[in-house]
Amino acid sequence: MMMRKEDLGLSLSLGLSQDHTPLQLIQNPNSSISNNLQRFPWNQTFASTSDLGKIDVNSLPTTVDCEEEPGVSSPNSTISSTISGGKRSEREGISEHDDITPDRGYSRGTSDEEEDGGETSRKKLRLSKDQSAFLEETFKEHNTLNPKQKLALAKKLNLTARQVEVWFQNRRARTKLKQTEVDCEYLKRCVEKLTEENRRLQKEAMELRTLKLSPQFYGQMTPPTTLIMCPSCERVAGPSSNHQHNHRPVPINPWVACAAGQVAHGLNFEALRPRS
DNA sequence: GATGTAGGTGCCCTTACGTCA
DNA sequence: CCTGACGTAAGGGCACCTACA
Repeated sequence: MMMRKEDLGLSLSLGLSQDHTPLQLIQNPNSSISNNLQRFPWNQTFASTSDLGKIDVNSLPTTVDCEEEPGVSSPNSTISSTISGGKRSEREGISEHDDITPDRGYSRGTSDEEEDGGETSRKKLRLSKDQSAFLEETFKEHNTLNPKQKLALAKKLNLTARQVEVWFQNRRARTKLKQTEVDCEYLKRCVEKLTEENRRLQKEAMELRTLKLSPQFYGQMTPPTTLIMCPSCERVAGPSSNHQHNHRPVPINPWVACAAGQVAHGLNFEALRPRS
């Protein structure tokens, strides 16, 4: 069964901030696992895998040998190389040998289908629904894992640490892509607004020039649009604004306000900003 | 203290595979 | 059954950081 975006229940709370705002994950009510998943307590090992029901891991060989060790939590500890499962081939070379079952997961298939000539054919392992769901839950809390967490999660899900690592990496990439798409839409709407405002201002300027050429009307016209900014709250308002602060407003360059996403002459980019 | 090296990790790009219409 | 599109697991390269000699 293909997992689609809707299945992930992914929705993003967005801003333009760089710090990846945590995903607002809406658990798919159809997901059978959603109610069974307990929050993973990062300070302790995973409990049993019983709550995960069936984990097939595509017949992945089982145990990732991952005894908890006090020093494991350090990202730079030597054991992290062991548990990372080897990101690169050289990493693989130094990792998971001997007592760690030949999961190596990356390019292997099930025992009955492999050995096709020893080619470098990488059989792709599909994670089970339960595994994906639990990884999603975990990602909601931490979008990165330290080696200890990675190891514990791998053990709980009966995956290799490398698989967990890859999953998180790909998940971060998907999040970023999604964020980029939404940001792009937001910026497009900003451009539309600005284009529209530009047209309006050019038209207004044209009218002013016309009036200036007609001195008999010059004294009767209403003043052109003036933007003022409250130095206290730094909000921009037009001359008719009923701003209540009792200090002198400071005229500003409206484009500065636009760039800052302020309310300038009816331009409110906050309103364009995508909501989660 | 400055420098070089090795190990670990994240991000990016890409490939290969599974699934679906 | 075939095929193209799409999603995703995984490989490889690179940059960066940290520990250590």
